[in-house]
Amino acid sequence: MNERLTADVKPDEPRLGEIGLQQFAPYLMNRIMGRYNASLRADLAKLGLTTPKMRSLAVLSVVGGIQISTLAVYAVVEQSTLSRALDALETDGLVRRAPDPEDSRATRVWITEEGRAAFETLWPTMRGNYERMFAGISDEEHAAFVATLQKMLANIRKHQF
Amino acid sequence: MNERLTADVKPDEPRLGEIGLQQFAPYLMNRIMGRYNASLRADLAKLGLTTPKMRSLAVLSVVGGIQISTLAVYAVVEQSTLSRALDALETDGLVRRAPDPEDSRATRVWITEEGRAAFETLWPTMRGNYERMFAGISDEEHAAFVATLQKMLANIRKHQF
DNA sequence: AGGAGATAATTGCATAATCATATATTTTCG
DNA sequence: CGAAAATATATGATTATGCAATTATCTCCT
Repeated sequence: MNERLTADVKPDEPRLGEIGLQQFAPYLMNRIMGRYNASLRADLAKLGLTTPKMRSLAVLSVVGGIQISTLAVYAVVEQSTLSRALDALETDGLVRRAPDPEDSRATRVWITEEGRAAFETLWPTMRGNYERMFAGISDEEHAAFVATLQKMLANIRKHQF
Repeated sequence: MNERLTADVKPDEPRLGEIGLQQFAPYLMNRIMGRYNASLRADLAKLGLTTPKMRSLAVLSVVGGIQISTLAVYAVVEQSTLSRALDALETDGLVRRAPDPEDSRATRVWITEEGRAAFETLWPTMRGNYERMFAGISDEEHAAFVATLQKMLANIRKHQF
């Protein structure tokens, strides 16, 4: 299949066909997260949530009072998408926005008690998927995996948080 | 912040706040892939491609003549989204569809030479992002990481989440 | 001090993705 | 066998998303 052009390619820059999809980490990660996220979406819909809304709640359940631009980075959501997600979350009373007293361009966001309750409802499903994902994987292996992920994030992130 | 309700939670089922976002693998994976995909999207746009189109080409560059439904799984794209992506790819001459001779419900897909060329154009960018992601990570660590990903994928396939 | 440029958030618009459904074919099994 | 269920793909309609532009404020630099 890929005998073609082989001579043109530098030996230290293998093509995808040579690596193989099953060895290519970004492919595997997209595939795993694609399924994880799709499976979550069904439960989210029941609660009237979308992926960006859920991610916002997840982040806000851990850190409160952050700026919207910071939340966009943590929650891995485009700022414009986040802006609209927060509109909806605020309408539903799950988050609260307030002007940043130290920077009048900015807005800070908090989760409300209601928002926290909504997220708690969701958490067992998230955790269940998480556990199935790591079934049969030892604590050591899991720890090593997470450590590698942290290095990778440090490598690619543009922001220092 | 999460002294609240702690007593209500079973000790073997930690809440997200207790794990911490930075330890929660799905969060890290989403964040890493979010950036990886966003960074790729800019280059894709220049070639008139979208993420689903690129993923289809990537898979088809490795395996040819598969059914559309199989491609949807490999490429991690909704079947309806894929159907339209293939329309566009076929119009641009990057893939070819033909009826499956063994099942007249099904259609099989191949990448064309032109499609392969388009993907080759993209590959250096993909590979560059990939290398940057794994900068400073040893071959052993990388191999262990991929091995864990493969286990995770197997888990997902088994449980379908 | 006071512009030039950077940053925060929102909004308009075009495109893309999703859900639900339709059509055609194949498989299953009473 | 033949009806019901399952499977493969396509399409219609709604919603979500990303990009670009907008407004407001802040920071930096000479």
